[in-house]
Amino acid sequence: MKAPVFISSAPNMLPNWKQAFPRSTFYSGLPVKFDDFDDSLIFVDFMNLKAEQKRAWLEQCLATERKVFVLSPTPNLHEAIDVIKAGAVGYGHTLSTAKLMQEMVLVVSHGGLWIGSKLLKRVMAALNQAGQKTQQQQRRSGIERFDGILSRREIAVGRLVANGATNAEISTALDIKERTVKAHITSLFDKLEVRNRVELCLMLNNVQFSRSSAGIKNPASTL
Amino acid sequence: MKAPVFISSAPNMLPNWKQAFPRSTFYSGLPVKFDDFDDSLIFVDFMNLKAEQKRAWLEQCLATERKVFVLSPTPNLHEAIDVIKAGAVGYGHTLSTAKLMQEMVLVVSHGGLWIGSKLLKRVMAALNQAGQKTQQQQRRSGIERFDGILSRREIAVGRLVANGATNAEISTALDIKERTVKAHITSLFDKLEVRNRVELCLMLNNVQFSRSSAGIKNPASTL
DNA sequence: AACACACCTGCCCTTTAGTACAGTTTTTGG
DNA sequence: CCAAAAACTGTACTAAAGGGCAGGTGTGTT
Repeated sequence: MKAPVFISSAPNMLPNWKQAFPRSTFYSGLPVKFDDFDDSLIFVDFMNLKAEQKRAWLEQCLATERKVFVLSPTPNLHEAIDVIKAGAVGYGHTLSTAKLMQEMVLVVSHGGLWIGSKLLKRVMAALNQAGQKTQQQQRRSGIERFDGILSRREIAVGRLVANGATNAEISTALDIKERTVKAHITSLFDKLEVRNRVELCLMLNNVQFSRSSAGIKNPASTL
Repeated sequence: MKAPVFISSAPNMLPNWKQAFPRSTFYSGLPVKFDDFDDSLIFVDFMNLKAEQKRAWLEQCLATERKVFVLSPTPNLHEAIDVIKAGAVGYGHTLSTAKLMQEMVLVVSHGGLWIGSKLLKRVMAALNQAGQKTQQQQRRSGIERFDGILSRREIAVGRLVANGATNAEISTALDIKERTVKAHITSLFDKLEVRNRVELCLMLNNVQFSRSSAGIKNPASTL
């Protein structure tokens, strides 16, 4: 098992990380030269970050198409939901013990999805009291819904499109030519049967939309 | 890693089980002489079982104080919650691929708790929906949120954009020239501080998005 | 009346998006 | 190893989006 990479605002690796993965790489903040390593797992620490920074950091890590494990000094349900939905494969405490962190890596490196057991229990508990009726009305959410239909690259591109990125930005983010971005997007259009990137965006965000907007007679009158 | 034990109402091991664990033990239904093996993991298959049977089988397996992994031909949230709360360490699809099953075993044998990532995401999603309703008052959603900021016509156009309509379609729907549509849209961009119609669409649909897709410098390369 | 503002539009131009056609390279799985 | 899929890219083109400049109308307010 390769050593993961740590990205944190802290100046140095925390002792528990060091202990768990003595030979892992550490980056104090972004930007990070992702090309410098080929490890498939990134630990990103949310310590001392503002909400916006968290989003940005996570976004950048995910864009590398590596697995991303989020560490937070104050794990909470909301954030867990957010990061998992965004595409992270794990969410745990910044100060987890070395042993626990190794377990985490083991789990996620084998396709699992880790959130702390305490948190998981709370998830279960909350879900239990949230009522049975929510359970039937769920739709699968996010682009992962299309696993098996879409290719790795299509998913990466789709994620960015769904987030409002332009072709040029996607091209930069994934370090491929804009022409290639267009190719992936065209492929997404075909597979998901949408007409343009706005519809693609809606589809990937699970937003209901009518495929025949032209048929809407006079929506202004409803105001 | 020891081979797990399978308990199912099926007469024989399913091919995927066989492939994943060629030398595992198989029992067709209860009762099972649990003393016959010392493996620490039991796979119990819910196929063709009624609700009471499921509970009974699970109880018996758990009573052995071994780890129990539940397989279901029709995995669902409700059951996942039930079995995990009952003490199972995993819940997955009866027909999971051999590779996936090996990963499941790896995860649970290291103290992890497995429920398929898709299912977990659905759990999260459900929690998300349930939480929003129970927690506080609903946030205003949709374009009405911008009453007083946007003009009557801007709202009308915004609605259609948010639904995936093209300028030509909006022009037809509202019976105005396309140039006018563009004017309204430009105005929307200014007022809502978005860069293009995809972002506008996201904003009007209350979808979180990072306004700094451009801020993603070049995560995949050395810039 | 003078003013602000919403609404509407034409001309013309630039930038993005999207496609057609054609190809090479890499990855992947049997 | 081979075949197939996925990934990548070029040239060139059409279509759609977006915006600057310059107007027009109407309504309501001071």
